[in-house]
Amino acid sequence: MIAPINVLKKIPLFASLPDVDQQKVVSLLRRENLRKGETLFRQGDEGMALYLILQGRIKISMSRRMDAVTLAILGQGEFLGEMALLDGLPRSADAIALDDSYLYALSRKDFLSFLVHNEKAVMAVLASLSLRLRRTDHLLAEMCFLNLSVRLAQKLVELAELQGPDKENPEEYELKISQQEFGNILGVSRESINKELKQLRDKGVVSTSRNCIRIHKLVYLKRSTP
Amino acid sequence: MIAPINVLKKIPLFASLPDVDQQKVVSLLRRENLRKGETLFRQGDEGMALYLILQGRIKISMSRRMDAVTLAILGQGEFLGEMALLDGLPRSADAIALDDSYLYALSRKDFLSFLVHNEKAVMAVLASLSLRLRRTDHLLAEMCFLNLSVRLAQKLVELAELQGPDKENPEEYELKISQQEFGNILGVSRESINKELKQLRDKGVVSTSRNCIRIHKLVYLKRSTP
DNA sequence: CTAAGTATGTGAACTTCTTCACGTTCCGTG
DNA sequence: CACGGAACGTGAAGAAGTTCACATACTTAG
Repeated sequence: MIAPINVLKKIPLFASLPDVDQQKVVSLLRRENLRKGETLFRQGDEGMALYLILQGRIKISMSRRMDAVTLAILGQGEFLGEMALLDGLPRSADAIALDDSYLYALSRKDFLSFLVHNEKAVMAVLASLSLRLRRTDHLLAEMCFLNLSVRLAQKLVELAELQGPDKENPEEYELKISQQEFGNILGVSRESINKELKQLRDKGVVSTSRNCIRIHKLVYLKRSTP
Repeated sequence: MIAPINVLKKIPLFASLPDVDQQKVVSLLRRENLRKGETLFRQGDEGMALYLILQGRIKISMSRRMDAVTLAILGQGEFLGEMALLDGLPRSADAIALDDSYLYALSRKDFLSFLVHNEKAVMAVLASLSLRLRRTDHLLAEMCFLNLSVRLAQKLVELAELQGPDKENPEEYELKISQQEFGNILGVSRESINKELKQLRDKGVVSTSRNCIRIHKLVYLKRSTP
């Protein structure tokens, strides 16, 4: 368990606040714990709060019938749920915990009044929205320009560098993700992912097991992303 | 030519400002005129200004080799170029005039200081970024979920409702757009667009001519968007 | 330990778009 | 008005992914 007062130090959005203000914000936070697989909110819900991730990963996804696309996976120190607060529209996507997760919730009212009184925080939120927009635009463009094998290699590199090398073997990277999830991230079927991974497996670039992709030659993947 | 003082009334971002402040902002604006086809900025450029559209349409697109995707087409009263100002990164896309266009530019410095001193404007920018993010996320999801014929029908409806019915014939809608441009918007080839339009033409739903798609039965298109 | 549930591995048939290769049509301009 | 450049129309061939149908393996709850 983390002492409440140290919570905000981990969240860039609030990190620059003077201690006094951090104290104030902390007093407004509501604890929210999720077990792996639990839902934080769903598409169409009214947006009542902003969430700060203390620990765990939250998947932002949209679904339709049987299909689902994953728009983002957010982790420690990141925040989510701000869109519905800022434009007043319903939640545009689902938020689901990928791990057992600890969050803090800040109510709509408190968040907005916090924003109004903190220039730096406003700029942080603006910059963060801007970056997310860039990411999505980029994703959309790549979806049109590049075929699956390139996009898959790129995404493997991205995920690998995000989480860092294996502690036991710094040349290798171990991604804890199912092929189904990976397919949702790239917007293709599970089978297609499997077949692409087979190509890489045959070349000795990766190996696969249940809920896990192990990368042996990151350099190879980097080369194949022109 | 539009009198400078009436300019801001047309731009939602500034519309709520008291007249005194509008005067101030107007004095900071730099006029920028573009001929059809001219470039406002390119991917990779440093972001030096925010642009307000007085008249004309600006296409935001990303290109790679021969290919291009259109991310958005912005018109009168909308603004663009804020992302690079907010996060400090280079322009992420190209901005090109689709018509002869009149814009006003607000420098990075002036824009940021304007934001800091105007709560309402900050909220307007936040809401607008939020909406753009929603749009792109939605686009990405539809790209995965729906096949071309549905996406095309949806986009036709969207464009038609955006610009309103033909003045001479209120049942009809005339879209001034080439099939190539339309392909870029939907992220598919010009030929695919043409073949889809043929289907609709054979059903009497639309007719086509150079740089123009004329919609006869909007209702039909709405029905085909499940 | 065993059964049920979940995840991976793979091939075959099929769908959807792309690419290529033309011919045609429209339009402005010398 | 003839010519050249854009944009449209279309078919054939092919590439990229999907869907379906199973087989195989691993994990966990009972």
